[in-house]
Amino acid sequence: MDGPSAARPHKRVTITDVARHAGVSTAAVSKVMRNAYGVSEAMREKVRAAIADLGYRPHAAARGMRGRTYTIGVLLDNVRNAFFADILDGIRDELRHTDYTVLIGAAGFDPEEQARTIRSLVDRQMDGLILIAPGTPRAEVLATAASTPTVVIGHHDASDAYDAVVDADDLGAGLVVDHLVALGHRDIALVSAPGSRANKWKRTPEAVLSEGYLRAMEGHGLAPLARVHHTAYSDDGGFKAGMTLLTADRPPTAVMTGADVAALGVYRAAHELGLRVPADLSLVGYNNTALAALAPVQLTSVDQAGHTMGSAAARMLVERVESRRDRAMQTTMTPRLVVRATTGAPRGR
Amino acid sequence: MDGPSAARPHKRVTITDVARHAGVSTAAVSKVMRNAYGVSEAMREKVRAAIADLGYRPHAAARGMRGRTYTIGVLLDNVRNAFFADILDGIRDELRHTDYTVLIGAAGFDPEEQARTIRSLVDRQMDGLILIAPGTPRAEVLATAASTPTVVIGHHDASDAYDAVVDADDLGAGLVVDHLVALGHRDIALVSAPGSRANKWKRTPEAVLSEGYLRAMEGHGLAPLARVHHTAYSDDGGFKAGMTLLTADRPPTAVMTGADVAALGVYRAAHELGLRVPADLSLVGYNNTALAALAPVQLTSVDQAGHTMGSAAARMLVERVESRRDRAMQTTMTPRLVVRATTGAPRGR
DNA sequence: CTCGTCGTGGATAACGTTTTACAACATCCG
DNA sequence: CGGATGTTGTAAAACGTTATCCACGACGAG
Repeated sequence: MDGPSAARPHKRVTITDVARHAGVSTAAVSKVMRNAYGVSEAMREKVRAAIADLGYRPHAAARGMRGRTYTIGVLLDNVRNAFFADILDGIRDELRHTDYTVLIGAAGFDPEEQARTIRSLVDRQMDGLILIAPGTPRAEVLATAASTPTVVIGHHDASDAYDAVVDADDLGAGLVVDHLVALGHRDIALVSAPGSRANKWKRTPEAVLSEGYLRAMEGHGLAPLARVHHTAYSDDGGFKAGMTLLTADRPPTAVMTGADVAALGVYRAAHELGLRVPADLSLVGYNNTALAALAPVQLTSVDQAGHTMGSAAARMLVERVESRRDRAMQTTMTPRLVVRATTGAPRGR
Repeated sequence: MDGPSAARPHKRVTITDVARHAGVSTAAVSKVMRNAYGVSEAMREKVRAAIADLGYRPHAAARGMRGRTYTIGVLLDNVRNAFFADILDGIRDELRHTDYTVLIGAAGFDPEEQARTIRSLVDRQMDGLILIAPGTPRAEVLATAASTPTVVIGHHDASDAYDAVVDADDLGAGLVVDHLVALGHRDIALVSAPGSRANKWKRTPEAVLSEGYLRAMEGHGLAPLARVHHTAYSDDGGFKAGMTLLTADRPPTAVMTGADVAALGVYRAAHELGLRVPADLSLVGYNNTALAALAPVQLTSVDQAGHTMGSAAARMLVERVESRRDRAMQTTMTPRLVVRATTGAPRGR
């Protein structure tokens, strides 16, 4: 009898136990675990049996003291963004049948909080990091990447310190503008995210998107009509942007946004102002998340293949962790327009 | 010159470096870090200064070898469920100003995969675990809880091995039925999740919800009209359920679902069958996620206060980790009905 | 025969922390 | 002043792995 919680934590099986049970050294067991060079088939068999007998599972913290932890850390600002969920699925599927485990740090939007989370991941000896559109200063990411293999998703700023996976957001913007112009629109507004606050990322997804939008408008001779409204990518942000744009002197006949959820906010604003979609207003989202396909919405959007981006990132990262590659590389995905029910010819045509 | 990646990984600052820099023992530094007993104010000051000077950050893996890792692991089946995002936010907010970091393992729905993820978290020496509606066999959760403090969210099965946070789903179901009956409905169907496959959880959220629904129907003398349709909580699952129910001989005039996303699937089915909501069909969701409030939907739903559930879980877990409490406890939240635009009087009234 | 060489397995020193035990010293009380 | 009682700091032993040697025997070439 020793107190109420007598349920003894049942001591862990260690490598020493396995070694003793198999009648070999711990070094041998370790070698088998990592399938390192210098073990005979007989030895391998013997050790495997002992491991199975005892149900041995290596202690990750102890591993982290010397070698790998077999853990990949993912930094995310926002769990609510369905696009990120696609990326996560891609990462998970790629890593499913390997020894690696994926752990997610959800940091929120605050750059300081994100930096803290990145440090946490590094302190916990992650073998590699996948940072999804980090808002931390670029310098900090570079410093992290110097000590831990890192893949950055989203930002177009290239570097030889980290690998990168991006979507050709400028092409995406072009697809949308072309589509709308073909329908007869001329007055097309873009709702994008607020610019980075001096954190040294020059080519964020938003920036590249805006760039592509402006270039496309220019290409159609519509440069004077171009206007970009900045707001948070959220339902509420979209709503406010919509209110501002649609109550302006000369409201646009079409609005494209950098995120589906923001497009739904604009939709709500239009609804409230008595405008019908797409009769009075054409609306285009971005990312083609599940939201866009949803029941009464049927939002025209741009598909970014989040799943593919995630698996590409995971593959690239593992290559680096296992040092099968020592040069930085960058993967660019091509976006695709998915036309649904929220775009049509403008009324006054 | 030593190869292309000459950017030396810049050796970590260790506790030894701090001790040397402050002219004290490593033990003293350790005590200050954990603010343990037996350090003078002067010592504390000296060490603090050294830590700041060197920018020391403790190595979590090394910590994990003896004491805590200051990491809380969260098991999640599905990142897409917005309700879980609320819970996560609650956990994060509760832990924000502590030393703990939250790491999320996203496992998917497969029980085996979930079990693997739980093991991964344990192997990585998490100080505590929060399991959100785990699909793994109950026995496995009990075994885990025996060695690591654990909070289970969702399942109503109580135990003295783990703490639990649940919503009174039976009351929630009652609220919905009462609301619909008050509007004049009698033929009310429930769309719930498929039952657990012999994993020994008897009182899953779905089960308790169904129970509450049946009891409420009975209370109104509508037991003969009660019917429960089981399907996956997804847009597609909801769509199929809706199709089945609404094309039946005697279709219900109102449908309540166990998740908002499924309600939207039913909405889509109704739409496709030419039924208008709420004129021809009243529809109620569950969880009051952001989806429910969305633009053109305005779904009546039941609010579960996910944020509060998350912070309660985190608070309870930390109490256990720091062994300020040694008895299991269970927190039950009261749900609240949020009436929006998808419920109204039945037509044939 | 002698040398290397190769293939295999083991001893053992890290890795960076926490924690236990104890030494040194100060303080208090009778 | 002697002993009991605190207080503050340190030395050193874990913790469970990995990786670097080294030893040993077998074998093939000269």
